[in-house]
Amino acid sequence: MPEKILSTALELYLSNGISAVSMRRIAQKLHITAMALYRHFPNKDAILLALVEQGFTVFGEYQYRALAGKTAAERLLLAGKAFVDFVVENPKIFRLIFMSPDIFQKVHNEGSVGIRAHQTYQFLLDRVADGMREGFLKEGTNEEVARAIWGLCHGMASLYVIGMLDVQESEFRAMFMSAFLQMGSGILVDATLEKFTV
Amino acid sequence: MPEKILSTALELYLSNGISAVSMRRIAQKLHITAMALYRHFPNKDAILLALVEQGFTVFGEYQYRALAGKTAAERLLLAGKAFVDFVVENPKIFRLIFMSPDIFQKVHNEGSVGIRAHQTYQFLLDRVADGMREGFLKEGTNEEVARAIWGLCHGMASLYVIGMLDVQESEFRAMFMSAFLQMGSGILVDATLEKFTV
DNA sequence: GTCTATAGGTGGATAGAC
DNA sequence: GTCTATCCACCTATAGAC
Repeated sequence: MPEKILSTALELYLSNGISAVSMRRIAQKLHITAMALYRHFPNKDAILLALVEQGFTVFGEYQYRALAGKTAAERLLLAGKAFVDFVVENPKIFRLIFMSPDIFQKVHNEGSVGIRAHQTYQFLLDRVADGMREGFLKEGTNEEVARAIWGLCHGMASLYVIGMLDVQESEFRAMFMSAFLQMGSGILVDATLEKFTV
Repeated sequence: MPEKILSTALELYLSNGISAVSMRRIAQKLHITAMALYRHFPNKDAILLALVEQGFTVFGEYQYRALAGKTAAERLLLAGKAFVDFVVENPKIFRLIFMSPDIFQKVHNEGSVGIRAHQTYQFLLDRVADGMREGFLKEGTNEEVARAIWGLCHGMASLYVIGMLDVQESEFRAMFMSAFLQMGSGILVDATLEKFTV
C-alpha cells in the first residue's frame, strides 16, 4: 500500500505540480480517506521524501547504463545519452529531483536524499577521472571538468523541461548531443583564445 | 503604492519562496488589509506577473552591460561576466524568472513575459552571430552554439542557486568562468575526438 | 483608498470508534 | 487499516460602508 500511495503522489505531481500533491487528493484517488494515509506515513513530508528518493532511484537506473561502455570515452558518451533519455522520458521526475528547491529545503537535509544527490555527481566525477586516466580528456582538475559537464547537462535539460527551448522531444535529443559535443571540442577558433580569456 | 506592493511581494518571495507570497502577508507588511490590495491590482496573479516582469528588468540591466565591450569577443565575455554577477547578486530573482515553472504556467503565456524571456535569448544569439562574423567563434549554426552557451550558463547558475555546488559566492564566480572557458576551448584531446562522437 | 464582514475554499493533522 | 468527526490555520475574493 505504501507503494500505491507513492505512485499516486507521483502521478499527482507529474500532472499538476507540487501544489497538487495533498493528502486529501492522494486519498481521493485511492478511494480512501485522507486520514488513512497516516497509517502508512507519519506525515506529508515523509511522503515527499520517499517520492524524491524514488525519483533518484529511477535516475540511477538510467545513469548506470553507462557502465556498459568498454572504454572511458564510451562510458562518458553513454552517460550523456542516458541523461537525455532520462530527461526526455521522465521530465517531471527531473523537475522533482533537480529543479524543486522548495522540496529540497524540506527534504534535502534528510541525509538519505543528500547522499543520493551526491552520488549522481560522484558518478560523473568518476567518468571524468577515468577519461583523464585513459587520456582522451585534456589534463586538468577533475572537479572543474565534471562541474562544467554537469552544468551543461543540467542547463540544457532545465531549459527543455521548462519549455524555453521551442523543440519537441526528438529535436531535443539532437540539440543536447550537439551541445555535449561542443563542450568536447570547444566553440572557439584557437588563434583567438587569448582574446577570449582577457 | 503599486511599487511598494511589488517590492514587498518580492521581499516575501526572496525570503521564503513562492508559498510565502499571499495577499494577506503582503498587506500585513504594508500595515493595510488584504482587501486594500485589490484597489491596485485586480488579483494575485497580476501581482505575480508584475513581479516577474520586474525580475526581467533587473536581469536586462545586467545583460546590457555587455554592450560596453569594443569587440564581439569582449562583448560575449562581458555577457558571461554580467550573467554571473546577476546570479550571485540576485539568486532569488534568478530562481523567480528562470526556475519557477509553476509561476511560468500562470504568467509565461501572458505575452509580455514570454517576449522578455525571448529577448534574453535573442541577446545571446546576437552575441554569437557577432562572434562568428568577427571570426573568433568557429563557423557553425548560431542557434546550436547559443543554446549550448545558454544551457551551460543556466545549468551552472541553477546548480549554484539550488545549493548543489558546495561553494561560496566567490568560488562560484571562478567556477563559472572556468566552465565558460572550457566551453570555449573544449575538454577533449583532439586526437580522440572521433572516439567521442561514436 | 481603505475598511469590515463574510463567503467559500484549501490544506494538515489529532482523537477515538470500529 | 480505515473510518467519522472535528479543529485550526490559511487562502482568494466579493459586497458594500466610509
